[in-house]
Amino acid sequence: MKTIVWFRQDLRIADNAALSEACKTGEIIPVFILDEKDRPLGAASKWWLHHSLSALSRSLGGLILRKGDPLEILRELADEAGAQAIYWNRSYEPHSIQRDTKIKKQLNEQSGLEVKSFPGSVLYEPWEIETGSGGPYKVYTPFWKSIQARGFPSPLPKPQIKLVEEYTHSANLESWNLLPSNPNWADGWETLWQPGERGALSRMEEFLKAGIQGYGELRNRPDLPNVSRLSPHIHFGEISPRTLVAMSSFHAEKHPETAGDVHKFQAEIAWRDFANHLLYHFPSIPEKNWKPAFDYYPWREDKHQLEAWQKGKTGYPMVDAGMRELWHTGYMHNRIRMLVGSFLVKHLQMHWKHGEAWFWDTLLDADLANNTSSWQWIAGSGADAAPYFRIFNPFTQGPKFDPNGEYIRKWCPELAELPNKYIHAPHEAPALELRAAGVELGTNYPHPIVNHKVARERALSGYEAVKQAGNNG
DNA sequence: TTTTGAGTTGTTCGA
DNA sequence: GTCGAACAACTCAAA
Repeated sequence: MKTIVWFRQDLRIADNAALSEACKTGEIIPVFILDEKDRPLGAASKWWLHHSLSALSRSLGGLILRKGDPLEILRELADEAGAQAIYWNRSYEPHSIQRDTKIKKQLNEQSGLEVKSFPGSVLYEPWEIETGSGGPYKVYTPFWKSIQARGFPSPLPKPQIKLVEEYTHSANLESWNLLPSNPNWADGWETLWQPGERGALSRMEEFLKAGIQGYGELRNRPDLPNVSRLSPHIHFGEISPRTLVAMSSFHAEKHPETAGDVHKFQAEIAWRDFANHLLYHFPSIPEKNWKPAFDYYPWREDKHQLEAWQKGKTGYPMVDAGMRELWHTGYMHNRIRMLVGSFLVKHLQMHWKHGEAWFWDTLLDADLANNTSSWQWIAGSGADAAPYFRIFNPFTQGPKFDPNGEYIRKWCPELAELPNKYIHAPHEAPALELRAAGVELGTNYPHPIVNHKVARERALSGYEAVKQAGNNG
């Protein structure tokens, strides 16, 4: 039998249920379809996708690329290639669910194809985990406990792949223009990232070797190499959560001193499951405040301040460093994501959707479930959200998590010469210190665009409207 | 059905 | 400098 394997956000060979099952039936026809009706990919995601597809194609020995409506393309392809079956791994995004359900029905009923879907890139599928009374979880901790009680599922072994010999035509990857040009803002990213399954695996191995020890604490330090930086690999499904959990558990057995850190890492993997769980059960999360009372929050609109945030010119070094790291590498350290998120939503009082959109465009790991639920979390409107009065103070977080100012010096080189004492708050430095460091506020580094204390109080008072709405039902 | 304990990531203020 | 309380009240999840 010939089976089409439709690759989506599972650009890997290992622990790929659809691929494994298809390989058991005979020859396979691997295809990736660029679905233009989907939420348009962000620019950074496009870069990653290009390289990940090219890597997958190499390791499979061929991959058919098509652009357009998946239903039509799959029907055509099955016809051209004489396939009898189509397999894929499930996605839990609202648009995908709708699309896939329709495709399954139509291809099955009208074309007589065997259409099967399999568990996607999660530990457990969103409906497999439920509360004692049978509903979805809305709080992370009990969700995580529930996963632990079930135990971690094991990854599947690598399948023996046999591709169909005669290939139907494939689009040329270059013709999709996923890579930037004029200007090529991703210049040099090949040295930072290695998209693809092999790169994902070696990143994980490197993390276990050099990052996991102390992860529980040090993962908060943007100046240290203790976070996994696996997020883009995970988003594109180059390595599965089950594999990550299995690899880290194995590591903990060999190095018992890292058991606590490994547990923490696995809890982070479960956060991703939680985001998918939420998105599946509450599909309006990307669009609407999860807590409706937040519809009454008095958001501000300020193009200039939004732009200052995007470009890393807020005058808050920790925020600016983060935003520039994002722009220059397609990535931002998790601790700093919270900080810049809090800053946009609270200090600048701008709607979380502005932040979500910018992250969507610039993050290599932009992921619908994670991105939208995290923005709602930081805004306070989301599930299990931070209390509204939890407003990060960038001037406090700086010394706490970047004590030597190394992260700032890296991304805000104009501040590099400032002593540690002032590097987190240049506006408080004496004129003499500023001059000695070559910093001219308002010229080569901005004054803070808002005053911390004032902004904090304004944000807090904004929540009065939410509270009122909450009280009135 | 009711009760109970708890809830990722913080900051500020005053003793 | 350190420490604990206040910030607010509500909803969740399980017993």
